[in-house]
Amino acid sequence: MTQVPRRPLTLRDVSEASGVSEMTVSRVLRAHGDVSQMTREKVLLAAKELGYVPNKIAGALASQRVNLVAVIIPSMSNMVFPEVMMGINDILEETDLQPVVGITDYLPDKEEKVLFQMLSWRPSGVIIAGLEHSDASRKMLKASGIPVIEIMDIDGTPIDCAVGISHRRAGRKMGEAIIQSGYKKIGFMGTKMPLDHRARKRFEGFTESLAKAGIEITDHEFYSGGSALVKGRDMTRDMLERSPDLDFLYYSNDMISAGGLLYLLEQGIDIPNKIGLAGFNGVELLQGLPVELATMDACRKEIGQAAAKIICDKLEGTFVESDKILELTPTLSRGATLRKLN
Amino acid sequence: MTQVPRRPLTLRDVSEASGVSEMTVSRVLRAHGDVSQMTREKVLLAAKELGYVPNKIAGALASQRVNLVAVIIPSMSNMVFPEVMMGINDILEETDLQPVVGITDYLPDKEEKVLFQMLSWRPSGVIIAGLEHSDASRKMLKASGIPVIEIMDIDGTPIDCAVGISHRRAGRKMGEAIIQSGYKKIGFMGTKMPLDHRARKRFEGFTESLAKAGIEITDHEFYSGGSALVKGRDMTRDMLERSPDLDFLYYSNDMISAGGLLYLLEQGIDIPNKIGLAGFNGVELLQGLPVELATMDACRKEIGQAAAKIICDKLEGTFVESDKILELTPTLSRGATLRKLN
DNA sequence: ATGAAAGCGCTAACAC
DNA sequence: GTGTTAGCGCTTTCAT
Repeated sequence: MTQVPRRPLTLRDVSEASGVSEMTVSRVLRAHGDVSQMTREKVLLAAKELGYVPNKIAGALASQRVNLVAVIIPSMSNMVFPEVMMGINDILEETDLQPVVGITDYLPDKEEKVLFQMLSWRPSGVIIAGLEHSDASRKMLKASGIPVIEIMDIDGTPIDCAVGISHRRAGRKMGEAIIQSGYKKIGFMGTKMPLDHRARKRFEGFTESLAKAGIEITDHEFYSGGSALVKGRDMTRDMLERSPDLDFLYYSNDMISAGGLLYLLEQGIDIPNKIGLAGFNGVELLQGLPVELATMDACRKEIGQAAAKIICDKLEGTFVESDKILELTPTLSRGATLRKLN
Repeated sequence: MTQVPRRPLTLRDVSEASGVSEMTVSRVLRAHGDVSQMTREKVLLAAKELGYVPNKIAGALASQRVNLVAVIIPSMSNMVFPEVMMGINDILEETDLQPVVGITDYLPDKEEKVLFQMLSWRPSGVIIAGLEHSDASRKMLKASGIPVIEIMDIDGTPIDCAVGISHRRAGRKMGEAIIQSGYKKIGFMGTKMPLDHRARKRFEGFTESLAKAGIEITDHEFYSGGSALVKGRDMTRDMLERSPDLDFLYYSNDMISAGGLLYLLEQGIDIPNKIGLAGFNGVELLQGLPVELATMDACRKEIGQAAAKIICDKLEGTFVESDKILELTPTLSRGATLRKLN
């Protein structure tokens, strides 16, 4: 039976167990500097026997290097940020950098707190969602002296670098596609905007493009709370009761649009001829619905990958300063809920 | 324009700017020990002006306390672990502890690596999914000398504490409910088991209960990769082509069962009379399907909360040693896809 | 190829 | 209420 130690093991313990100086033990364990094969084996054996786990706190303090990348995102619950994380992971896995995630719940105050916490661990870089931050947050980020990549959005002024799509343009593009398809009475459902800047920008771009065609939104509804099927279902029912003449429904995310879709199908409504619909994000999870949804993918994984890559390049000094803003282009999937151009 | 500093600020900088000793500055910033109102204000002002962010690395090394809780889970992509995280957050938010997440992708090797990385930051506690770990992992956990809570599952021997449900019992319970409802030709669809011990245990419990009723599974299919609607749809179609006489389909998670449900509805099959179905997890996200799915909730949030609570209690020394294993009881929702008892 | 000394930025413990 | 001293466990640097 292994005894639970009263004190965690240190390099010194390994040093004594192997009869090699602490310094050499450190070199072996970090695979850094020349050590003879024999010494190396002795040390490795001793470390394994003891079950030694190096203390990164001490290591980081001494070396002034922390192989952590702070990733600050609003939420984990709607499937879009997990996909960004996967992109980040793809790249960081090849390096010795490790992502550490902080959640803001779309709250600037919480963002500030989380950021402060994160920065106090002196990470090697920060990836943070959005371009809108409190003054204090911007100040902290600037003062940190580490690479800062703002992701998801490029409609604004980045602190350092930005990788994302133009949500304004995305909204506009969807608006244009809808109008070209001949829809005229359009309803919108989405999250309450003040919190979610990207949803707001999409909405703005959307209404702009409608305005150009001389169309105004017929009805709209904003909700708060998680984006679930049932939310989309209920909002859609309510809206159609209120405004029975709608011929198109634009949703700020795929999950609620899927809820709406299921409701419309149940009602036996002809999609996309009587009513068309579209969502946003292009979440893979929802592939397999009875009717393929029109949506626009937000390049989530690519954004994560590109952001992580920039961090790596900056740390290696191979970053090209001209590439401070990377705009990706979302592709529109017409699915089967947006009728053919007429 | 703020100048990017060549070197991060230290306590000494705040000390000099405020004319107060480093020690007192430290006391103010940690709200620890008595400091006069005047000194406190001077220090706070100076710190804010400079934009000082404390160095937790140094603080942790000096105090030998790290307010981090390592949370090690298999995946973030199927909505069950994010909910566990929320439960953990609920509790930790009230304390000064911070969760740090590591992902294992259900791979023991990766779990070992992630665990090693995590432990090298000397966290105050570990919450880890499952009871099955490599020998090396178990050894590390035991040797760490910190609270270790294994979550999700209680069918096995915990290292220290365990919070979860009995998946074997859950599978058995669902099997019994299905049999009582009069179904006889039962198909099973789920993840490839060797990776996912909890799915395996549910499956074992399930087949056990069928066996007791003298029934054997008629057909089964195991898949790997993400659990998406389309997966459930395709597997269901294939299975029904292969075994058209099935009258019940049991899925190892809600997402694939939702895919199956949508497929069956499209085919105009009478649910739950011709064919019944059930999933597992009770994910909120899926509320709002055309027909409410039979499922069993896995107490995800409660598990997270309970695990975090135990960590807190252990750190405060208020943990009652008799409560090392906490078994929660999943509730069966019959939905509308499991016909009434006959 | 290996070791010795100094110190990373902070806090515990003890003075005053 | 405030200051001083001595480390925390490692890595850097320089010596051998």
